[in-house]
Amino acid sequence: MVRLQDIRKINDYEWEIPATYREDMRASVRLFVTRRLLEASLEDLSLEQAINAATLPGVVDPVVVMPDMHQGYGFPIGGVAATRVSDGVVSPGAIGYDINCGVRLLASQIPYEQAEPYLDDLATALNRYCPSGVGTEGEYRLSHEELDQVCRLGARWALKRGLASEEDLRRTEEGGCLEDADPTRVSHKAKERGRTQLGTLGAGNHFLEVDLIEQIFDPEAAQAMGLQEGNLALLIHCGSRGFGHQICTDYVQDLQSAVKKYGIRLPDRELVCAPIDSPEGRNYLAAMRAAANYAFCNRQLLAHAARRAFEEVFAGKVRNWHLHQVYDIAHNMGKIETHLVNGKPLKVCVHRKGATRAFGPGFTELPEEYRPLGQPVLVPGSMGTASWVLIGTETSMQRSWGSTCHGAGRVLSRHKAKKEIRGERLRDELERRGIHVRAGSMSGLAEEAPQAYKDVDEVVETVAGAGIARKVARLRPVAVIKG
DNA sequence: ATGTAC
Repeated sequence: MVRLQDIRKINDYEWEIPATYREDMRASVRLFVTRRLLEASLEDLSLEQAINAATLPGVVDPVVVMPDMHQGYGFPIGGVAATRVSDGVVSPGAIGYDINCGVRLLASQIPYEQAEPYLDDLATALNRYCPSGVGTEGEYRLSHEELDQVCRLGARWALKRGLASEEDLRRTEEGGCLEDADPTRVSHKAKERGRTQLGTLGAGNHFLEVDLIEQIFDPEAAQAMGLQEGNLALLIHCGSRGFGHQICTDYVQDLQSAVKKYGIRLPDRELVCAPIDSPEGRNYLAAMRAAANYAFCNRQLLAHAARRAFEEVFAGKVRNWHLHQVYDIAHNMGKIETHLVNGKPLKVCVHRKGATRAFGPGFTELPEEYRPLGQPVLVPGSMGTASWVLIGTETSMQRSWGSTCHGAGRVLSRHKAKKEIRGERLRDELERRGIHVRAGSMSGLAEEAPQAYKDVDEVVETVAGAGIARKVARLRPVAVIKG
């Protein structure tokens, strides 16, 4: 296990495990943590996993971990690793099983006071329009040909069907559609799972949350995003469902032969990978992008369903019930990006697993209205605690591969949480605090209890203190829908 | 996260 004395303090929010810590490391590990969060992270294998990632072929200094880090499959959730496109590898475990798990935020002009009497009806309607739970099927039953179109078009598939607006797409990472997605690199089994699950929420930590915009920290950015104190907003946290999960499973299996073929030495089998510039690596990236596009489309369809719920509940009761898109951003993704390394541009594959892209001001990738400010970052908290809107900075480009945190981060395993927490009690407590809850299962609710997570405010203070994101708004949940 | 085990 890594010990505290092996970790060098740079400042109150930034620490380092030098590349000399273990002889197989090719890069250092940079940690964005307070001492308290660092001590918490010594309890699991997340730092060992970050050190392992620092041995990957072509990895560029440094591997980064965020304050919400915890142990994952082969690679920490809350980790970022950039590998050179020229001679580096891509690793499915460093992107995650839920490919393009991400968050979408929609904002309204509905004042909380006006909405309050209808919130229980709203929770019921959202729960009815957005199917949730493990293995749940939705209203979109796609043929394999149609699913292939979703893989290629992402959220643009929804636009063609009148289920999205141009503004929705413009305010989505990559316009909701990654290029070079190739459904022919996706297994039949993945497609069978995916074709009935489009437009569903899933389970685990995926949720819909109705929030009160409680406090604005950056009025200029908040105004550009249409966020006004006292109004309602809707947060959607979801990914690529069984489709992305099956694709990751398939490639974790497939790429084992590539590890052998290219003679890659790995400290952990779970870091299975292939050269980016190889048939195996290209196939995985093409399939990963298909899953990413599926997830963009999925969140779009959930947003559309949520708008129907808002209309049903609020039409004729409040003046303007429209939900406008603020942004949609992934936190489990591999992206080919150009970053300045030692003053020179370098093309890298940035693996972000439980880490959110947080581009600073000036990037052409951002919609025009956000370009002078930086990219919106959406940070869902644990159930019943705050969620946050942040914005990317110059510092995040220089220090963390244009990335920041993604959420609260687990402290209790699912198993432990289920053992220690009663779902029914938690639901009653949340309801007492004025949060309307709809949950598919009480054990599932217990797994996602706030006690199972770190304090999201502390995580946000850390990234803000380190300068790798700036606070824009704090959101307080008033209704939660979970699988 | 996940048809929570092929």
